[in-house]
Amino acid sequence: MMAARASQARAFPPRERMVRSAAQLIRRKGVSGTGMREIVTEADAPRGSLQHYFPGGKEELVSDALLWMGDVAARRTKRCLSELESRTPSALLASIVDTWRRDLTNEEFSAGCPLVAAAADTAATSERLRQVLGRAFDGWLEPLSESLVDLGVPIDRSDNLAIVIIAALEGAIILARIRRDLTPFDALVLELGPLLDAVARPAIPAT
Amino acid sequence: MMAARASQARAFPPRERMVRSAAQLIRRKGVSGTGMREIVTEADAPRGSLQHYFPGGKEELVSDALLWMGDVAARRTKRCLSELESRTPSALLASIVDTWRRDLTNEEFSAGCPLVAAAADTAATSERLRQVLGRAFDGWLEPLSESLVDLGVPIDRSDNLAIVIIAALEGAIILARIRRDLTPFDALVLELGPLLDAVARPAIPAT
DNA sequence: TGTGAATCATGACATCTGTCATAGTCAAGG
DNA sequence: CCTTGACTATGACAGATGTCATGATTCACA
Repeated sequence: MMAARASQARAFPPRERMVRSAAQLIRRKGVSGTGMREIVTEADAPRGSLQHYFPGGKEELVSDALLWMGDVAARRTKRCLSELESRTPSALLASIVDTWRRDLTNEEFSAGCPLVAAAADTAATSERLRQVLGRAFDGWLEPLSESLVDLGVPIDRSDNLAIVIIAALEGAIILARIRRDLTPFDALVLELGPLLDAVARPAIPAT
Repeated sequence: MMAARASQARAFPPRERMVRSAAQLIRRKGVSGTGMREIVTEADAPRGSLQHYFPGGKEELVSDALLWMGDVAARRTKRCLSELESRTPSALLASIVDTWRRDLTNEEFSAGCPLVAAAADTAATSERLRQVLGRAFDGWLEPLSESLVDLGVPIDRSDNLAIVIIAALEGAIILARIRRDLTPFDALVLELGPLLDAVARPAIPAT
């Protein structure tokens, strides 16, 4: 009957499967558009485990999913930095953008960033989730800012530039999803990359 | 007993009140987090009018709300351009950002941009709403791009820069909402403004 | 082998969702 | 007056929501 086919491999313990499925569903339909029963089905997990693993209810599940996704983004950023061929900020930007480019392409623009989706419909609703989102974003901004410093960006501008990068990236994801094309990503790399490099290697005065 | 007090003044006809209320609620709780009954209550409108004014159901109401909001954003952009004291791209950026700064401050960070909220939880769900969102964003990008050209940005980069600006702005709104502070806006103006001005007035070679 | 905790299963709950059917009110026009 | 159309009012619908209560099972450890 294969009705409750899960998209997740059975490779992870049930609790983790639920968290991952929650994150994936939130990416597509937002928090309030995603039901607990749906998450359970998608994760191919027993419904009875919900109250066991997440006694705090939906808020706790969503909270875990967002923190997990923040971690993924942070690790992804660090990996992009370490695998950089040319050590310039614009290369880092291009690499980060590329990971999202691949995501959207593979998923045919059906899913965005869960942090944004959650921010859109819970920031005003749940104070706890708002704080969780803040932590998730901070855990993403911090390594990015440090990476920028690594690549020559002055410390007093790295935080601001990290914010601009993430903000523009999130916005580009939204636009790309709506238009179903990748030009927002191109625009971002094209216009923001040179700016970053100029900041990192400023004012080389003519000999 | 003033229970169903509407936040909207009775200044508009019922249909328009519903559209406006829908947009406001979507800004706070997303599309799937906002119920039709809630919209009706907030608009202080008769519930029976729903099927009369919006025979297409929720999708039609939401669609109208998004198109209306796209118009507001577009007009707002044009007004920012026309009221500019110093005719530079960075001044335009600062002016646009300021309008959102005021919005978030007035509403205590409880509401974001309805287009983003809708994109987050309906882009993958309703093809029609996805297209509506595309139109709404295009109607916003276009005047912005033209304004940039007006201010000296070369035509072959104005579209890309408009995309970057809107993407960064949307992202900054999200971040500001989550952090409950305005520093993302500051970062945006501070880092993106000079870039825009440099593009508009490029390479003034030293005498 | 026995015992208790961890995990899973199921059914029920009150409430809310979007939608529809039905009937009411009201004003303008013949 | 009477009809026609626009608008309003209300109740019901099937379904989905998150949560909980009550058990059954499974498994580790004494």
